[in-house]
Amino acid sequence: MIQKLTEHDREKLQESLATSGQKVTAQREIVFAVLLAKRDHPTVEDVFQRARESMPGLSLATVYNCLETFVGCGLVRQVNHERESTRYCPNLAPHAHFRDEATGHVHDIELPPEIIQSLRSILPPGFNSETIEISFRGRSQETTARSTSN
Amino acid sequence: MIQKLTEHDREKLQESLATSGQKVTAQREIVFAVLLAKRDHPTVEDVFQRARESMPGLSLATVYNCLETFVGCGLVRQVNHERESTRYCPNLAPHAHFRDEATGHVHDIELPPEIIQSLRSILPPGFNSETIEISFRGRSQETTARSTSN
DNA sequence: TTGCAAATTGGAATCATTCCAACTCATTCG
DNA sequence: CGAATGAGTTGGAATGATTCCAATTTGCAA
Repeated sequence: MIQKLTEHDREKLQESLATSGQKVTAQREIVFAVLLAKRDHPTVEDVFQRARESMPGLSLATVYNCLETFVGCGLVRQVNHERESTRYCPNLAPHAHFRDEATGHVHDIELPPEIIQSLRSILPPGFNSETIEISFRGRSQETTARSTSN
Repeated sequence: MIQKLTEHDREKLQESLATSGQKVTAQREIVFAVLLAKRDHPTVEDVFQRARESMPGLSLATVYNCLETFVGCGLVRQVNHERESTRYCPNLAPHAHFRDEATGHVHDIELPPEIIQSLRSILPPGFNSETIEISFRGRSQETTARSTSN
């Protein structure tokens, strides 16, 4: 069962939605709470399952809608690897992703500003990029149970 | 209509396939030739259409098979952006991709070795990555008709 | 309290990709 | 020479994530 949003997170949700003229709903609260509760880059299906524990009537379509809305107002990021199901990530700091081929787990990799800068600098003139996505693929020794979860 | 492979490209094909115990076939020759002829990061469907001009009986399944085979033996790379159809790219030099949101075109961006090196260095200990994928999204002034095509 | 617009819902539709069983073809072996 | 083998090809069916849609429901505002 998912914890309610903290006052702080609820405000963040409310404000982000407001900037694009949208409202907080019970469904959006729960979906957002699910994302914050376990930051393991869940798929839509994952979110759906988890959210349903708190709101059994919730529909898959609504989860798609909520997540799309969140992406639209900058609350969460989409994470794609190859053509697997899209995953969602509430970490707004600039970061790359590492996909462990053995486990399928996705880890956030902190991205120092100077790297971003040097990447931007390799673009030929005339190329203006709003978004850079970096993903590593390989294996990690997940000995330390310290994952990207909360 | 697609040009036949040059002797040199045919050898490359033959050798790459041989390393994984596979053979050159008429279908594989044509699919490979299509990729080399116009390096605009075609989708499977694109390749299918173009290849059919030279070989009307070619099936879509075979195009999927050929491309998968080529990826497997390192002859071509897959390019994914978000969850759009997979595109294919015969450029084997390390490079990133720039996806123009206005046109949908994909451009290769040369990747200096020192950037790759510095990217590798941001991985925490225990993370071993075989593959790094970098994709930019934005707009480019495609005034110069100099694209990534041949 | 009525009306409206936004959100939600369940199910159907879409679309890329994968799967599969039948077929082709070149080559090897008796 | 055939027959057997096996890789490769083929068309169509199946899959699975995502999108679409028309019918409610909801929360406000007039």
